[in-house]
Amino acid sequence: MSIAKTYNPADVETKWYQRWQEEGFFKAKANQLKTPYSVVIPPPNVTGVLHMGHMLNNTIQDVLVRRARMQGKEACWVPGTDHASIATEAKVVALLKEKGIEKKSLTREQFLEYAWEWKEKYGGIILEQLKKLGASCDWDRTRFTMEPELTEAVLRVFLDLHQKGLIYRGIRMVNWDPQGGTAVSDEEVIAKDTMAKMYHLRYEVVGAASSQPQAASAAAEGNSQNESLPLAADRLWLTVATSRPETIMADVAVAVNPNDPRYTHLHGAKVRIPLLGREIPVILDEYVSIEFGTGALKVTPAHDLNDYELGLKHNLPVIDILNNDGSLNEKAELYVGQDRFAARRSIVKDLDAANLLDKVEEYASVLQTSERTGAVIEPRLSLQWFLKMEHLAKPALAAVESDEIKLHPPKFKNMYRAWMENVHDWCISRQLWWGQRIPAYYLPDGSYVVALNAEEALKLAREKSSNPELQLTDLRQDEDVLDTWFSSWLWPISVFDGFKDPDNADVNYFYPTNDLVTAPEILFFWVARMIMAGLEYRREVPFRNVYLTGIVRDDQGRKMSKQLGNSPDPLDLIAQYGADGVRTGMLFSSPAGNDLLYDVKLVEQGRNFTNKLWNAFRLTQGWEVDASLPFANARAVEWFSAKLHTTLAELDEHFDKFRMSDALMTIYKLVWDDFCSFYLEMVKPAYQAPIDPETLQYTTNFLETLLKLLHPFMPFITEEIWHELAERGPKEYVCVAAWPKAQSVSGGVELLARMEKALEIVAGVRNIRNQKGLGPNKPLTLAAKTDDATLLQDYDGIIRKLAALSEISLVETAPAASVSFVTGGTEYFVPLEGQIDLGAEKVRLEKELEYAIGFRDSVQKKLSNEKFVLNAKLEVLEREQQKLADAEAKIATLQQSLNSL
RNA sequence: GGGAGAUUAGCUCAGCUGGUUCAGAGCAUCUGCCUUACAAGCAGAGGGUCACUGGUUCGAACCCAGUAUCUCCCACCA
Repeated sequence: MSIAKTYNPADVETKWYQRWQEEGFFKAKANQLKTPYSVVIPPPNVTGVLHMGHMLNNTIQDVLVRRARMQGKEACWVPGTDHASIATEAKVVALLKEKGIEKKSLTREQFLEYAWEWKEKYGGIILEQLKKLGASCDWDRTRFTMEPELTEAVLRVFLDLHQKGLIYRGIRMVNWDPQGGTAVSDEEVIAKDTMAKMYHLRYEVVGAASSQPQAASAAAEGNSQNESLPLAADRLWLTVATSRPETIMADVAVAVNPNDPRYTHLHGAKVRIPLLGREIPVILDEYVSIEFGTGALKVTPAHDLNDYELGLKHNLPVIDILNNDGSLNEKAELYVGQDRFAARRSIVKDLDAANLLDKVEEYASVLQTSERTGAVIEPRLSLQWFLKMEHLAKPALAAVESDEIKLHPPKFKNMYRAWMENVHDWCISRQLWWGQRIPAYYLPDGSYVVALNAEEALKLAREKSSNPELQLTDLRQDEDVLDTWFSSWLWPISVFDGFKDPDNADVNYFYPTNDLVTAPEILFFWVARMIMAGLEYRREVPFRNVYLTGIVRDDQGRKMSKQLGNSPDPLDLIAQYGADGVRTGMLFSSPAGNDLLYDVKLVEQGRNFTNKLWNAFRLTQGWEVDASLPFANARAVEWFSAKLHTTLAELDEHFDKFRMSDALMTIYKLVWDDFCSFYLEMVKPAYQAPIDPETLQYTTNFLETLLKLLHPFMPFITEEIWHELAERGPKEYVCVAAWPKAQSVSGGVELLARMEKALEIVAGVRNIRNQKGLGPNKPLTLAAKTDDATLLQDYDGIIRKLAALSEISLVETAPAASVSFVTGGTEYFVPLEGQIDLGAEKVRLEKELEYAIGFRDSVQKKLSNEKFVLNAKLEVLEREQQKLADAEAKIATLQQSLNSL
């Protein structure tokens, strides 16, 4: 039989994924005999394609799920996709545009037809890609947030919250995305620091309460520039600073602080809006800050939240001068039809020409932009649907505060708390078509009813209006759809049909889920709201642990993005390095919450690791067994067994604390260093020599255990080797093999310590070989001056084999012409007659001696410090005394060696 | 503007409630090896005043205060 020298992933990955599916290993169902373990996937956008972030996120989920499955739990990983209302609609609009079709020219039904067609064609590609990664989802459970059942769940929840009085409809200041043509929630707004311009505009004062010249000069003092400008001397002006001059047409007042001495003469006055000439009152409010700008604030209730509140307080009208797309409407009177930014340029020019622009200043400001479209957000008064959050937030905060839900890493707890404590009502309506339409139906009189469907609505409407003649055609359904997150916040319940059938076996068994793996960006959008929904609808948190991944960045620390083109194609990577290599590569350096600086070297390292494992397997396959041979490797076997079980305990601890990178690294070192570099080298028979049956059996068992430990990280190669290693029955896959349990090995600690000593001797000899330029196989002998002869006896075979020694002997004094090294208080000699430079050797020893003396002195000093002896714990004291004794011994041997040279 | 976290070898990170390591790991680097499992490899080595300044303590990377730099979150001063 010949086995390829390098592991070839392409050959085996498709095969095993298919077999696992055929065997139904990923399928989960309520089973009272087993402990449930469930995870719901953060549903990717239905039209999305796999990117590096998904790779990281889903690898982590798969590791958790596969391990749970091996632990004998009923592991259930529910996959699915999100309809991603605004993102998908934007894509469909863009696609139609390419075809020359404008969204405006379509009816709602026509548009949705296109959208569904597109979803059917391209939707779910991402799920197929996840299979390439090895994701062990229960594909029979695949859900889509806009499928009929989940839509029904959304509508039921809407009805319920509305009935509870938590959902209301009202005119509020919302974040308007002019490009998307919809309102968005507070969380969908991103603040960007920018340099903005502050325009100082002149408003002419009319009807001032007191138009005494003194008052005029007082105002002039406040605005020194007025003096130098050729303004009509008989008129009084008020300068107002604004960053948005195009909104002056929507002004309804100018506000000043009543305590501002510069403006007392204007109390009760009116001013004229520049260019427009409309008169508006000067109002007084302490909200206006005296220091900022000119101390005079234009009040534009339709386009600024603060102004809106001022307007309410002072009973001012609202003039909305913007269209949905951000252009000015006829109420503006000027610049009608121009985009807000074009209008700004126009008005600045015109104001300047009219000498109404006092000055323009640069200042640092924040720009609110839309997360989705990037457009500058317009605060806008509009009629929307809202969900009151206070009632939902309280228990959701408590659940995290009490650690009923643990966030990993815990630093996110602070973030979560801050958000929850300041949460605003959630604007849940969107002026889009792709999504769940708000189930509110308007009666001819303008009132509305909320119902699951039109028929129900009609019934309610007839009752409400006491008009039994009312027809379906008299009702008009709300045009808006719900925010995407209004469906995804129900995900952990709705995927188990927990709304349709709240007491079904599935939801009772799998809910609450165990772990959630997601990105910190959506902690508020999604995680927080799922906790709210879970508590509101099942009185139970939706999950116990939230593992927050980092962002995948390139080697320069930039976020990976399509625009930058700095993201490798995950499928190419898998094709090139194998899914196992990519998975381990991504997990090598990504502790929870830390960004992953992606470097192809990581994936190479992962690939190399698969190859290392492959070759360990190859080695064992090449061995011939001679049944008559006695067991020759008891020492090696007992040691590796002890090592394995100690490591197993460490591993479980890492997993339990969600330290995935540490868990992987622990196995990596166990396999590479302990198993390959040491164990296999110890038991490996000489070239073409046979192996004894017992050693082979142990070795195979060890390898099987390692395969199990590796399986969650590297599912494909482990399954392949697992089946190559032995004949397996129909259900005997490593995929469902029992996760090894850590056992305490009697005397294990001592076994490990003794082997460590033996290996130090090996390293000492190898080091001499390197230093002296001797080949790895040149026969050498070793002489030891030791009291612990049993160590050398017990490990004689191992030391000789690994250090390539022909003989180890005990001596009283240093043999002539030998190089020495000291380890564990014992001195070892490698006789190298005629091959060493005695002078250099002497210098080396003297240097070592000097260091040892310095070390001894420092320990002595510590021990002669009364305060230390008085205060230090007994163990610490003993440790120091031991150090002193060791140092003394080392000094003595070094001196003897020097003498013998 | 408010808050949180970080600063340990060239890089990415461990280092639990101060005392077996005042320093670990992987990668990278250097040296020597194609030693029939693996050059995607083997053996060995070098490399850090634990950001800075003070303080507490017999003793601090670890506790306290301040300084600097970075990252993230939140925020309605035009």
